[in-house]
Amino acid sequence: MKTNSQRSEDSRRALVAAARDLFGAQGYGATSTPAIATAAGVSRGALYHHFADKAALFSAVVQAEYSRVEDEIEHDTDPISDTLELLIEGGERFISAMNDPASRQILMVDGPAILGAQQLLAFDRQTTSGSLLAGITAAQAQGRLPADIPPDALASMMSGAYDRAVLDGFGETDEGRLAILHAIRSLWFGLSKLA
Amino acid sequence: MKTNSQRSEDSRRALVAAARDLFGAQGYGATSTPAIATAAGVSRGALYHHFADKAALFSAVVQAEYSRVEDEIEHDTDPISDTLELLIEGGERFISAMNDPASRQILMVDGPAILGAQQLLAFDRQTTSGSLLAGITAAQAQGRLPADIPPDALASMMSGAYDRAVLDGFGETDEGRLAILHAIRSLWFGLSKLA
DNA sequence: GATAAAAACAAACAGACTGTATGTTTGTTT
DNA sequence: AAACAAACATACAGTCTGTTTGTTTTTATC
Repeated sequence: MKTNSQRSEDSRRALVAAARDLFGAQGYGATSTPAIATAAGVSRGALYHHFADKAALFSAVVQAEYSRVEDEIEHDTDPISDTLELLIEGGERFISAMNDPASRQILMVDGPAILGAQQLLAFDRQTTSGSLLAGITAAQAQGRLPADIPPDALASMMSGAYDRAVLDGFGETDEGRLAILHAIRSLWFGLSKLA
Repeated sequence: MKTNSQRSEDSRRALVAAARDLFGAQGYGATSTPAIATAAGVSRGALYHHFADKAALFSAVVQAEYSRVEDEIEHDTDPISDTLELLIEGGERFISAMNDPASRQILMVDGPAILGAQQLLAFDRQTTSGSLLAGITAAQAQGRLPADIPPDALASMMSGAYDRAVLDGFGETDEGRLAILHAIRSLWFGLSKLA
């Protein structure tokens, strides 16, 4: 005899986990709610009891995936004083955290299409893009980056640059990672020369 | 009495035009083939006579849209000798060419999700991202950009940066456009300082 | 110029999926 | 233990996609 909230949480968890695997492997459109329910070991009724619709379940998956990525990025973060090096290190961590096709499919490919670019980018600003913005303003305050560049525009563009780099598969080979890292360093260092 | 190829081309054109409007306004998922056929003034049978499936029609729309954007970018292009200014100007033109929500929905939001990130990025490399790569290698050959940055990685990242800037809506207000333009100039100029 | 063939299109159909409505089981409260 | 509520399962209605079958219009051939 299980408690009710336990029962509920178990189902929810199983649904989100199963959905993450299927969405990540096949994409949102090719994944049916019957398939998700079966994989989670519950009925479709349970799915629609916990989530308003298929998109709401996907939204939960996205949130969980953002958390996972954020945790992985901030894991074992050694304190660096230099704001510029911190920005570079952050980019490096992001690339390696995104080295998972399922993650990319969910957050970068299907995310904007299903939840809308607006909503997903709002998510993004709360996590990865947000810390980028913080890093940029800090570096500007410290005089390591030119103060006349609007920090939100720069954060948006650099976030997009990172996203595209991993989507293009540069994060998958040692050679590709090296190329990206060099590009990242060059971009930030170049900007610092203008400060 | 019309010629057959005329009849065929008329239908095709009407289908692609109607599909572009609907896909661009409502997104791929929310647009049904009955709605497209009705808007185009033909039957669903005609749609499936000309296109293998809904995704194939969408692919035709994407191709047409890429052509449109490319034409708009290369329209009235005054010859600039300086490779760095050419890169900056190209970015500026891209931003203004993408100042259309329908275009963004089709090329940046639904495109990767429906056609697959791989296939769409291949399209991209043939057009916008491709000319970026050409500009970068030219600038490197001229010593205006550091030669040790892998040009394909840099082209990929800058292309992603531009995409994200317009997706985030910076291209919609004068203030936003100014911010982006400044960021673009700073990024390229910064890199040039490292050459 | 009549007729057979083919292309373009329309209509009807089958299968699948989403979301809802109804029913049943399991847990909670009094 | 009786009444209630939450969690879950099943059944159903509507819609969409892709296919098949049928019809019209053009093209080729005699």
